[in-house]
Amino acid sequence: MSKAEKSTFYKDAEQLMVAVDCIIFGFDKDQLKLLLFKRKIYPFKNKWSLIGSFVNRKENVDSAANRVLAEYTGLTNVFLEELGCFGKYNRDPAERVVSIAHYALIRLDEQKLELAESHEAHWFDVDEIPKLILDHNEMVTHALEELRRKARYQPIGFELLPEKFTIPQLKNFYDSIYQKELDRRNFRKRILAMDILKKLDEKDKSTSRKGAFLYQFDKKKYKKLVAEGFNFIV
Amino acid sequence: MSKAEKSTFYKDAEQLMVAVDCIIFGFDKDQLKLLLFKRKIYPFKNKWSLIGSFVNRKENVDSAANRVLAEYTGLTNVFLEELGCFGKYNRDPAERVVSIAHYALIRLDEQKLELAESHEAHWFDVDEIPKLILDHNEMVTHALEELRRKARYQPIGFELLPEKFTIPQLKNFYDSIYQKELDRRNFRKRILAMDILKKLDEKDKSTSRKGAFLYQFDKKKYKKLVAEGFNFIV
DNA sequence: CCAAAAGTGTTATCGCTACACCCATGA
DNA sequence: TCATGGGTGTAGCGATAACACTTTTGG
Repeated sequence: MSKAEKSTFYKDAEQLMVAVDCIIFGFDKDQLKLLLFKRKIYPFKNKWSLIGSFVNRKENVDSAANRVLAEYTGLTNVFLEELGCFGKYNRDPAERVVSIAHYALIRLDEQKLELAESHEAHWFDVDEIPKLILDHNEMVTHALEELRRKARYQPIGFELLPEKFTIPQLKNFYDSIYQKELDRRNFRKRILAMDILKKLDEKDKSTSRKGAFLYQFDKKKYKKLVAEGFNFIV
Repeated sequence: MSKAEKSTFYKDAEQLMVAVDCIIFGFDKDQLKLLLFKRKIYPFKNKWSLIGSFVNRKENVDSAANRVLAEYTGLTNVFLEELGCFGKYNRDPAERVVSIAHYALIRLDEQKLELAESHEAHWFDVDEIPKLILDHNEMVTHALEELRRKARYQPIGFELLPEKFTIPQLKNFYDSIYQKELDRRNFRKRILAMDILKKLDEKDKSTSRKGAFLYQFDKKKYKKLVAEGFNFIV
């Protein structure tokens, strides 16, 4: 189909701009964090903002989200999912922009800090998010709710922790997500009962004299369980 | 901010078309159904399709979804939620169109049939969906998964059944959603234990000689329970 | 030797599942 | 009177929550 032909379809439809915005979560020392940066374009230049970009004509929406994520963190192949569409006609005073919000989970230790810094980015504790531009605070609120929901049914904790992690570390993550302290013993029992962790011979002694054994997430076993109809629930 | 000023922002961003498509569910006699119609515009004119529309510049995305729903069913104030963005750059061969899929739950008895018919619409059993245009079959698959997921945590059955319904009717809905037969006695116990149904003095005798008592969903009680942190689980 | 976190087992309770019988009624 | 779907109660089992003591080791 030639270009000339194409343009005859849908000719009464109005065109508008489509953007992606990314809520980027990280986890460090019992604390869930969010990556924000100072906007580089007008309006709202230099205000705190989520990272985002316009979607190009020849680019998938999810590709655009992956593109900005790579641009700001240097990471590819990270956990990145759609959060939802923010489509109020007047959400951006400058232009009509429909934004497809996405959220990402990344490992802080793998992130390229110099990239983030070159974009004037900063990691904020989730309970200390500043006022953001447009409807970005609303996006963050949605993303947090979705993260909590998701954490019940998928082992997303593993996306945020380092490759090797201890069970107390994992518990810290869930404690911070659910904003309450789970029972140590029951938590360990449940997690181990799922049989998706590989125990290593190493210990992490950074938080106690005794040290805690390191574990790795066993993706193969997890996928097998999911295929068999298994529900990860903490 | 004047129009002239506005156009100077984001001037390097490419514009594209944004559409909404609606997966409309109904329920009738133990059977989940879907409203489809014959597309009226080229390309794919006269092929089976979801209902949809382009989003206008001065219109919220969700307003557009509500607009088409009203246009095709005559209904307003129905359950309508976003399903997700379908944003592959080549999903429509005619033009670059990003579609925000929505799903709706409507009561078949309230629907204006003549409106649907004037649009050459037809109700299909969900297990007899024909081949649809573009990625619409994929949208339907997602919508069904979302419906099943949602049915666990929100009392959406009530959106699809008539105002007054019997418990066996409600059970039929869940049976058809989950594609297996729940236990009659346990189902009734669980539903009643939630204390969100008002028992009426009337009976529906259309399916048995004895007749089954009619109930109504008590939205106030339900909202109160949700506010107190209650999880509807069937 | 002691402080501080890691690791381990048992018991009681609750919720869910499975299951069988009676009821109301129109034909 | 009987066939058909509607309505009810209970016992057993499994999963979960609550809970206390031992282990390790650096300082």
